[in-house]
Amino acid sequence: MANSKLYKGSLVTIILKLLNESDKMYGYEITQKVKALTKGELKITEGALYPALHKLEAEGLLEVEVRKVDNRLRKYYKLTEKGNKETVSKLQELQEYIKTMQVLVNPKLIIE
Amino acid sequence: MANSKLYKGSLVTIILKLLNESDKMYGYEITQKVKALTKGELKITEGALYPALHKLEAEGLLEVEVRKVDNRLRKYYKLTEKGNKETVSKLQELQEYIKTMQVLVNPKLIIE
DNA sequence: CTTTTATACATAAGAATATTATGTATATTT
DNA sequence: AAATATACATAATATTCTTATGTATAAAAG
Repeated sequence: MANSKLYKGSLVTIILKLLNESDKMYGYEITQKVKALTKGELKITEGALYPALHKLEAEGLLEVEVRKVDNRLRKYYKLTEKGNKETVSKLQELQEYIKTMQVLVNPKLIIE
Repeated sequence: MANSKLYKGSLVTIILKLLNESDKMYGYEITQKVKALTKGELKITEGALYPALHKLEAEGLLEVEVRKVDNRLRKYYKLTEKGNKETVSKLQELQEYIKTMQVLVNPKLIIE
């Protein structure tokens, strides 16, 4: 994913947020979007992405629609209602995480 | 560690930064310090902490000094020179991570 | 025109990190 | 006397990700 281990645990948050913006996306598109937005810093590997998408689908956060484009298969994912709620929750968790880490690594200034 | 999975991968950063401030600390002290600083939000479990400390020691980032205080064993850890360098590096990685995640979840504003 | 790269999915083996449970031992509080 | 706090430790399990591998089509490069 990146040179830093900190990204571990962030993949679901990233997937949900991107789908939240783009209505629907397919797996490969997500990898390219992340690479572009982070200017190559963050690369989502397929071995991490596809199992994550399958899990989110199984949990009812995503629904899938298979299409054939240019004679190639695409699986479009979009958020369910439950997925939308989970997105909000995950983004709040991210903000909490950042706040908490800043307190820990910079205890002299308290960010409010 | 916390309800959020985002903390996975952050433990080493937390340990190094706390040692960087406090000169030397023992394991139990670290758990209490983290609990206090985060007002109970983040609790370092022993099953995560002790193996992490042993690994950092094995890598030459920490050195240990065993003391008996009130008839109870304490293992004081402090950063080596290598540990100091690694601390700087880990803190930079954390700032990079936060920046990258903010780009991903908030792509409309670019933070510089 | 053949090989490489890009597009697009998928899974399996293994590594890394953390949780949960358990164990030992002493000191303090209830 | 029992429960909680202090202080260490490890083993089994869960989770998440990396690396490797596999299938298949389309486009670009040599």
